[in-house]
Formats: sequence, C-alpha cells, structure tokens
Amino acid sequence: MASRLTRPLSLPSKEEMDLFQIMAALADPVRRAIIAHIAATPGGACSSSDFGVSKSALTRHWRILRESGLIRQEVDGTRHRNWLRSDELDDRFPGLMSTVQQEIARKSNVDLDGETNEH
Amino acid sequence: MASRLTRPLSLPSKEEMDLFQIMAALADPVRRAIIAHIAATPGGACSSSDFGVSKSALTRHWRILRESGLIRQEVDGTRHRNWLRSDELDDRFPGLMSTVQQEIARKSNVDLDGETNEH
DNA sequence: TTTTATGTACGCTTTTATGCGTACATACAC
DNA sequence: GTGTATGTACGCATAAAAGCGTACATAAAA
Repeated sequence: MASRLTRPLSLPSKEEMDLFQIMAALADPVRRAIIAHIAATPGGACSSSDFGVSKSALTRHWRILRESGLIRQEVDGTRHRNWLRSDELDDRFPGLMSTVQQEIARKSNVDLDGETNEH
Repeated sequence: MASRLTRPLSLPSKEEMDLFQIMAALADPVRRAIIAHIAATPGGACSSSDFGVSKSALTRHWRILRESGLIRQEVDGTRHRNWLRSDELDDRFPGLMSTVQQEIARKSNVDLDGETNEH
C-alpha cells in the first residue's frame, strides 16, 4: 500500500503543557533514555528491548511522555513512530529542552568515563 | 547577642547539581510552594503551618530541596533561614529558574481565577 | 531553672510509581 | 485464512514517596 495512513495519538496543546508534569516525566531514567533515543532518530520506532523494560512498561512510559507534551506519536501499521515536540517545547519553554539534552548527554559521558574525570 | 553565628547546612557544589534531581524536587507541589515562599522572602524562615504539612514533613522537604541544590539553609538560633541559590542555579542552568518561577506564578494565577480565563 | 519555639529522627501507614506476565487487539506477511 | 509483530489493558507484586505522631535536641525567652 503506497499511501499508508497514520493516526496521531491525542496529546496536549502547547498551551496545555505543564512544566512540572514535564519535569516529573523527565525524573525517570527510563523515560530519559526513551527521549534520548527519539531525539536521535526522529520519526522512528522503539522497542522495549532497547530500554530493558517490558512491552507493557514501555506503553506506560510512552503515555506519560505523550501526556506531558514531550513527544508526539503516530500509529503506523503495527508500530508507533515517535517525535520530540521540539518546536512547541522551545516555544513554550525556551531553552529547556536544550538544557535537558545537554544534561542527558553529560550524564551518559560521565557513565562511560566511570566518572574518572571528576577527580 | 549582636553577632549571632549561623551554621550553613551541607549542600552540593554548583558542579554537583543534577538537573533531574532538581526536576524531581520541583515535581512536588508542596516543595514548589516552599520555593515560592523562599523566593519571596530571601533569608526568611518558614513554618510548617504555611504549607499544610507537619513539622517532620517540612524537614524532609527541606532536605530534598537542599540536597538537589535548589536552596541554602543556615541554622540561626532555633530557626532555619532559607535562600534560593539563584546565582549558582542561573550559572549552571541558564534560564531554568526564571521559567520555573514564571510557571509557579502562572499556576497560582490560574488557581485564583478558577481557570475561568481558559474557556 | 523552667518554659517555649523550632527543628530532627524514628517508626508507622497510606499512596503512588514501577515492574512484570497474561490476555487481547490490530496490522502486516504469508 | 494462519502466523508474526507490535502495542494496549488489566491484575498483581514490589518499591519509593508522602504523610503523620511521638520523642528527643537545642536555643531563646521568661
């Protein structure tokens, strides 16, 4: 089938976004890993094995990320394609996601280094 | 006694601050109320009755705020004086606290309005 | 010294969050 | 049609977070 329809899942408008709901969503390390993955592969899918959690756990994390406004999802066949809502997030909370992504990267570097650079 | 000594409680350095620990601290509405109070009265004390929680609950919230790096506390007699670590926070996470304070204010306005402006 | 005010430490309960497994639903491949 | 892949909904178990009350500690006031 050439023109495959995608169904976007319901999500808050830019105005409805709640900063502290977003912060609560980002407080979980699994969800931060999902965010990092989506940011690196916009429009891509992700599987539960990527994050060491079950399928049902991944479903819940997706919902929390989606309802906070951090991501947009579309059903595409049997898969979900995911995007970070960068433009709307930048518009609503300027600089926030840039800081978040920087700190996610910083933390993974620290992990790779075994924190040896900190002494 | 004219020169009363104050004892600062231990707190993370600017470099040790963890963005996501800060976000977890800000995810709680009681702690946001404490932050708003401290921001409005720097160096002041706060009592548990201000926030509708017990003394022991307030102690725990203080510790979480202090260990995340959001506030500085000094023991002054029988009281604790509190400050937001604005300069260090601005330096480490530019723009973050400005956004946070704006959203705290926005939420309390919405509460006062009974959200009547949203329809 | 006694009393009052402020705060902490501990134990306990309740609530919330996270995790998994199973069963089910849907879309695609065959 | 059957089978496979992907994802959701539910129930249940575990862990984390929040709450309170009591007892205790310290500083100031009386």
